[in-house]
Amino acid sequence: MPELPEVETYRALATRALGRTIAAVEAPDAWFLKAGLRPDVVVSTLTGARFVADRRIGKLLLLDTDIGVVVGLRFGMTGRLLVDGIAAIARLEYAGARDNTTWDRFVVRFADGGDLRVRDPRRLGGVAFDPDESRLGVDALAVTPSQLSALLRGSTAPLKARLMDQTRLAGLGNLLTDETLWRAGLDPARPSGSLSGPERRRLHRHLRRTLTELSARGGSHTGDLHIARSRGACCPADGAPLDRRTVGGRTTYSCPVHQH
DNA sequence: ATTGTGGCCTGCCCGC
DNA sequence: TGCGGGCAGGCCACAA
Repeated sequence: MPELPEVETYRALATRALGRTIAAVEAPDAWFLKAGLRPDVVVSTLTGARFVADRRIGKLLLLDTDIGVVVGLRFGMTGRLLVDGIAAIARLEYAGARDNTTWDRFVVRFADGGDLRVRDPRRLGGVAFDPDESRLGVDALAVTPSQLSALLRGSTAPLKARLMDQTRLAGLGNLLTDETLWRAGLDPARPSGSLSGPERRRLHRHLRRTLTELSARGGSHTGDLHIARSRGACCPADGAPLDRRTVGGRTTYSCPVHQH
C-alpha cells in the first residue's frame, strides 16, 4: 500500500504535470472529496489553472497551483497516481491486479491532451484543498536522531503506534513499521518511552536504512519480513515462528526471539 | 492531552 | 460452480 516510498514515487511522477494548463477536471465521486470540498467547486477553481510545484509530507502529496490553492492528494491503501497514462507503480499490494477506469476518483485533464488521475478501488484516499500541513509531524525520511528521541520520550503508547502516529512522524504505515522494528530488534509493543539511548539510535539507523533499501527495491511491500511472512511464518533471521498480534490496532508480525 | 477503539470502503481469497 | 464471510489498513470521529 502507499507508504512513504510509494508516495515519493508519485511525487516524482507528478513533476510531469507541472506548468501545464488545466482544461477540465472530473470529480465523479463526491465522497472522495474531503473537508467539505464540492465537485462543482473543484472543477470551477482548477479549470484554467496550472500546477507549479510538487511536494510531499509523509503520505500526503501536495500540488501547488498558480492561483494559490494547494491540492492535497491522499491514497489510502489502494490509491495510485497516473500521469499521461503512466503509472508510477504498476501494481499495488492489496489493490488487485486489474486496471479499471471506473476506479478513477479524480481526473485533471490538461490542454495538451494529457491527464493526471487518482485511481483508487477502495476509495480510502481523498482530495482536499489547502490541507492543514501543520497537523503532520516531521517526515520519516528527514527525521533526525534527536527528533526521533523527542517524539518517543515520555510516552506509554506502544512503540509501533507512536511511529505510525502521522501527527508526530509522517510517512510510516503498517508494513514499513513492522519491517523497521524487526530489523532493529525491537518489540512493537514496548512502551515508546522505555527505549534506551542506544536503542533509540539503533531504531533511527534502521529506519533510514529500511526506507532507502525498500525504496530501491520497489516499495514498502519488499521488506524481508513481509516476503517471509507470505511464504511461511518463520523469522528470516533466526527461523523462529513469528508472532502475529494486534498492536496499535494493526495486525503486527514480529519475532519473539530477537525483538525485545 | 494522550491513548485506545470502531467504522468507513471494496477487491480478493478461502471454505463450503 | 457460486456464494458468503473474513481480511487487508490509512484515516477520522469519538470514547475513556
